[in-house]
Amino acid sequence: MPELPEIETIVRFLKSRIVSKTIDRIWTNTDRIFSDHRNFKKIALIAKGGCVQNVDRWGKNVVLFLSKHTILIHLGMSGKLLLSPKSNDSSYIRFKIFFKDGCDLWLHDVRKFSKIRLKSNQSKDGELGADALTVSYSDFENIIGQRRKIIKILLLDQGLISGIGNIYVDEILWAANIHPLTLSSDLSSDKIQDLHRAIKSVLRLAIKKRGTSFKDYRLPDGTRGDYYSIRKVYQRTGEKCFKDGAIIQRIKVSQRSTYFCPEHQRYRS
DNA sequence: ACTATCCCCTGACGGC
DNA sequence: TGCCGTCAGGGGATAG
Repeated sequence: MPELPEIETIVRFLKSRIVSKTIDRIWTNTDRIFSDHRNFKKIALIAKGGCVQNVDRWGKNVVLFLSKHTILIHLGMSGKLLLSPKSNDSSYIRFKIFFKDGCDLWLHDVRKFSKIRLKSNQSKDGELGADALTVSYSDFENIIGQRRKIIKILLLDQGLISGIGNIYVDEILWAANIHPLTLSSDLSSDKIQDLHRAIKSVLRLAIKKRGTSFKDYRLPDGTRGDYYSIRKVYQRTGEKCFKDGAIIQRIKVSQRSTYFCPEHQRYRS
């Protein structure tokens, strides 16, 4: 589900509301969402009485900083975080944090692909690549230029660039006029520059719209993001390209649906 | 270090 | 109405 713009939106929402709150206890009915599934008791012990120092985003993870530990929440495909929901419908609720002041944070996830991890603040987190929103041009050029890899797959690889998922990668390649199957090594430095700019502009616009709610994703207060109605290619098969009127096509790239314009995103241009 | 494939899980939707 | 295939903002494991 949620990619960088959705997680960024959630984090901004939560930051102003749960920082400095103290955790009373946590609850789960789905052990498997803990990456080490015997981990729940350990997390419960550490979280109890902990104060939320900050909320941040690492790639597609929502990160809660306690004084000595960090809780990473990855929402998978269908996860959403709800802050003190009015509804008493508990179906699909997998995890809850109860704060001492009576407020609570629920993880709702139909498909159970969410993952929660705990790490100590000392240990390094070496798995995520450069953040897509802040990566500098020279770092980006190094990541792209040194590899010979299909560009869409490269952009989706969280270990190289973190935050981009299947919606925004197609939006970005459309904006940069690049065919999704282009090899990264075939991109000229002008093209790499276009791509770098497209990443920033697409993600910033999507954040401004508070993300894409075509299905599961919602803000923690249940409201929707508005990017879907202004998307350029994602799920627009058979419709006209906004740049040149050509018909948007759908192909599969590494098992993921991929939308592009055959006119201005020609292969091997 | 690559890819391709399957898997995790549940619900929605279209075709027959 | 029911059954079957396909699809969905993710990523990890495994085999070649």
